[in-house]
Amino acid sequence: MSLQTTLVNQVKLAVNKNYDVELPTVEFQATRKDFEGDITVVVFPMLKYVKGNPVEIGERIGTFLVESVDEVKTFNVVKGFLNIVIHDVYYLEFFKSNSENQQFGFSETKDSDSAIMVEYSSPNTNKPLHLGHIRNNLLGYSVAEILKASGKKVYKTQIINDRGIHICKSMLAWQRFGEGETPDSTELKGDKLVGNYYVKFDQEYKKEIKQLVSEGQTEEEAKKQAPILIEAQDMLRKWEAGDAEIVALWNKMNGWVYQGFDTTYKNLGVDFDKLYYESQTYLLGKEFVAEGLSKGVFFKKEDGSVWCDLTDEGLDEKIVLRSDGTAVYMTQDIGTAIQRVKDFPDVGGMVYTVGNEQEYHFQVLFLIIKKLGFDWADNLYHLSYGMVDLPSGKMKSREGTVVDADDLIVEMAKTAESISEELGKLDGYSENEKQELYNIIGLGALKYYILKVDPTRRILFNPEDSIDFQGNTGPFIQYTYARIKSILRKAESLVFTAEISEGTKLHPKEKELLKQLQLFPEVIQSAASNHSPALIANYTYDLVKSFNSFYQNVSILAADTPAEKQFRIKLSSFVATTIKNSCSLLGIAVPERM
RNA sequence: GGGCUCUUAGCUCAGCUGGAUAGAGCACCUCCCUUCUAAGGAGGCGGUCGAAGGUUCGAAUCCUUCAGGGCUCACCA
Repeated sequence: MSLQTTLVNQVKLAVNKNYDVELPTVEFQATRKDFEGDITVVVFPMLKYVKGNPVEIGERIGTFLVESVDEVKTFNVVKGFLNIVIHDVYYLEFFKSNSENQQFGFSETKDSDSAIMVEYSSPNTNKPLHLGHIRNNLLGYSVAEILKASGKKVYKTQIINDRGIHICKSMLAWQRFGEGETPDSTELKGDKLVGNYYVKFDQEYKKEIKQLVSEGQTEEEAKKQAPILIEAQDMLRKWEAGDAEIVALWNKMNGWVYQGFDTTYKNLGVDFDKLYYESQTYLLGKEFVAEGLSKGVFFKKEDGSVWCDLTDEGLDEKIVLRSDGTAVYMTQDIGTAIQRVKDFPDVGGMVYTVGNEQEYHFQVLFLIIKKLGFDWADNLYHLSYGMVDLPSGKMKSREGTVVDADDLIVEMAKTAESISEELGKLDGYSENEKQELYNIIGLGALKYYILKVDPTRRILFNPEDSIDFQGNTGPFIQYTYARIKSILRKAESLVFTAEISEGTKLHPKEKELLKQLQLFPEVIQSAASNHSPALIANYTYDLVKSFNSFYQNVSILAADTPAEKQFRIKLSSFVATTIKNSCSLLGIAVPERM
């Protein structure tokens, strides 16, 4: 039984004995730093059930707790707050039983539970990944890791939008202007090369529109009539008809893009267990529309289109099948969700990492799936996140203000290099070692900068701030880890014989560290249920700050007694393990030295 | 216009189910490198938590209204 549970029971018992009242709940909070104590019982809410003066009630409960719970050392009451001081032995016991556990904080996967599928990234294949995708990838990956750590089986997936007019545009432009260029011949990443032709298409398209307008057409007409667009649409029809030549070109160019994406994913440190391609799923879902129609979930309009009436749920009507019988986006998503559960029968829930512009879509999708009667419909979650803004404003591909993912990763490493050089931190390392460290640091800075912010908020991506290494940043956390490792290396040569004794008295800074470490498993659970890497990030930063304060105020290697020294070293090691585990949930690597 | 969402220090952000005097970092100021990595530590300055009402012992947190920003309401994906 956890200490908290014990305390809840004992507080209830105390109230029952003193006032003959059954308390439904007991409210706890961590004691604020300015007061003496570790955990605080808030007496005020009890006043509904217990008549009396809060201070007196607190006193009585406190007296009872000291007698009945071994871990409770003393207490004090301030206004309606009963501050309880926990005995050092409690923290020492916690330390003893967990400090050697390299997986501290991580729950074992419970096979009995259903698995969760986490979808993220899901790019289009017509252009390279950019900063917005980075936020998506980092969030999705991190949430997947957090869910795993909380004891869930997780499948990471994405659905690649490899089909449609956008890729035909790139294909057409390449056919016309490419002169047989390949990633090899141009030494460009495949996704970059294809992206260039997408831009080329747009340029030509605009030229043609201009031409048509000068010939007297309205702009609206011109946009529809431009020959290059007509040709792209024709290409899409041929693709759908299975035209061998077009399909071969499509395969070739998508292949280039995937190679490029793979490189970016690898550099970013994310991965997937299963890939879905829209070209294989875009026809799914129609059968369920038919089924829903017969069940009365959907209805058919005169023109033959099929709709779902969601007005009872406060939404409007939503189309699920066109009048010509073809699928819309919603149809595919219904089909794909169901297909996934078929492919992975243990999946009992899904997380969709998709930008907040699609909130309405997912709200509708989840409702429809529920109406269709799937029991996992209640466990669908749209991990929605805000846009990434630049100091100059919104990222706009048309205006060329998009921050390219690959460029950014390189840029971050370069900045890590120049700052490190300036500080002379890595003198004496080989060039290879240095480069590896710069990558780790640059990426750590980028990941932490993005993940520490609540997903629902828009992020202002200021390149200069993101590269800051001081304070609440990734490199600061990495640096602290490396420093602890350095201490441990120095300690390795020393031989200790003393045991940690029950009588060990904790320095206040040690106690603070242990209190925070103790919270880690809870923080993971909380982050998992909130789908919030930001929770992990902020916890880690707090822990690191506590360690630094400890490090500055308590001499680790030069302790008074061998027992103290051993304890402090082991405590430092425990902190390092926790930082490492915590960072792994954010996908941030921690260097052994820096 | 309807729906969703955001607004906390000069800047970037925390603030868990309502709780004690609102918390960090950056910037600015003062100290601390003969002591385990100063990418650090100790302290100072800085706030009518967008505004106004309401709910109650108690509100940044819950409710209502308003203001401002964003997203969304396609037989597009």
